[in-house]
Amino acid sequence: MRDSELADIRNLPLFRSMTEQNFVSLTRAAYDQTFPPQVKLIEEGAMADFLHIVVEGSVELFAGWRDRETTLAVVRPVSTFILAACIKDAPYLMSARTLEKTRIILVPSVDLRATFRIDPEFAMATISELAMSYRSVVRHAKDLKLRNARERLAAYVLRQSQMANGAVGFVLPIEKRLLASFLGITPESLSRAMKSLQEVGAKVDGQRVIITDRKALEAYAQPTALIDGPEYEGSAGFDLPDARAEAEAIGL
Amino acid sequence: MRDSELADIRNLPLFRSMTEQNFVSLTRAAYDQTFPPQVKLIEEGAMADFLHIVVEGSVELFAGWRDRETTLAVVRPVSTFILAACIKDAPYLMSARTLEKTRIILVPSVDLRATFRIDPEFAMATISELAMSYRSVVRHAKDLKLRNARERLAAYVLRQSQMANGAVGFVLPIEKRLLASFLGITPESLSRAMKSLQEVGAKVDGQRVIITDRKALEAYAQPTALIDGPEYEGSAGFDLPDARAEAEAIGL
DNA sequence: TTGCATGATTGACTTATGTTAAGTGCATGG
DNA sequence: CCATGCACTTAACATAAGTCAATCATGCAA
Repeated sequence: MRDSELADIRNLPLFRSMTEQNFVSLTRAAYDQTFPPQVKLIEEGAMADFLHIVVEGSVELFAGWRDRETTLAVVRPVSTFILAACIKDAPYLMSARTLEKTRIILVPSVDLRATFRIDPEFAMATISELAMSYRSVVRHAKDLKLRNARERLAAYVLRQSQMANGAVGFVLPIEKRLLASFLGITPESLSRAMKSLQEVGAKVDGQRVIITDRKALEAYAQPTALIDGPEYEGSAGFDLPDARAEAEAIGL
Repeated sequence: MRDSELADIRNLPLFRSMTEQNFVSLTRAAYDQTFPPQVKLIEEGAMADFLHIVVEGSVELFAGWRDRETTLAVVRPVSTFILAACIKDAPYLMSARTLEKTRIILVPSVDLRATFRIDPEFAMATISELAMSYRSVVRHAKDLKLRNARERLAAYVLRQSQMANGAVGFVLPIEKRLLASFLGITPESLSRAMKSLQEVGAKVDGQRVIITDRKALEAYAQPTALIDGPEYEGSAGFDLPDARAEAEAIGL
């Protein structure tokens, strides 16, 4: 494992406060691996043998039932995922696949469980991480149950804008079919919802989103911290990655 | 606080393994209170000052947005709720109201946080509890995103039957409007969905549910552990309470 | 370059679910 | 006892979202 990666991992809220000794032994037990795009890393139902940490690339967390599939999150560097399954020593509830060439650190969950037994600071960090993840999924459930498709999309656009420091324009960080699946709708519905956003203050052109009337969009989406975040520290959060702000789009 | 209650609480997975001393000091800081039906215990957005433990009665956890409301869980004795908000010292994401006359133990979240810093066993139990809660909400999200209303209802019926030791008949443990809200639909839709279940092996008559053709119902609902549980230890799980099995209904 | 695969869009249509508005039945309290 | 309220049901209708199919755009490979 490279030093720069180690430093990045060490800096995650989950690992930041543990003793150096425990961090070293935990990461020594770990190994890293690089995967091509579209490789299934985890099959839901399998036993949770490893905590995963994305250090390069991106990973989709999804779940299936019968012939249906839904995206639950897209994870970007540097973040951990499927912590809860590792802790409970239980089957994964989600599958994971790489979206691009991706580098993953794998920490055996047995070492993980051993470590927070002996390192109180790590235990505290784990508690904090899990509480955050929990709240994140609760927000997702509220979003799904309280808003319709267009409202969810509008709120998503405002969230992305927020994360891009309030930028008026940004580029969608993921494919639209993934966004649709995350929002719980079909790509066709997303397409239509995007067009209809023009009536309430946002325009989508290809990958580019531009907020044409923030007041109107906010009046429509009624964003609230109790559904839309803010999301906290960079890990297993139940959300999609930040949009990169579009320099050109600012000031439109 | 009564001794029998203390014993019940002590027996919860969350408190079972901590030292007696810490348990005593934690519960000494706590107090209990009895509320009439339909009292709002928690307002979402408020700061999480207390961990709540239901020892008698029942509590609905719900959330609102604009003029809409949705039920996220119904909690029955003896269980804790809103642990995550207490840990993060953050605003509640859900509101809570009593459904009937209800007795609640309130543990100041500041004492809670102090305690798992000094009691590793309690920290471990908290980790386990949070991981379980997290998985529970993930299941709920999967249920919502992967199944339609009728499938969710069918799966719910099978889950309840399972919890009633595979009973063929049981009584709905909550009002239908609550069940509808939990399933993410209107009461009218639930009514129709219930009638239409007859075609796939279940009949609803008032509060009574009878599985007329389990094979058919299972073929339709396709229950899976990765969505439908089993739910684990009796706490903050994201589900509705067990149905009581109906003795008379068995064998129909 | 051409050809192909994949994602995105669009339109016509179907279906699921919500809405509105009566009703029914049951429980509760005067 | 009746009257009121509330949960639940039912029906007619409206709307949101899914489905299917065709088309377009884009990027990549031959």
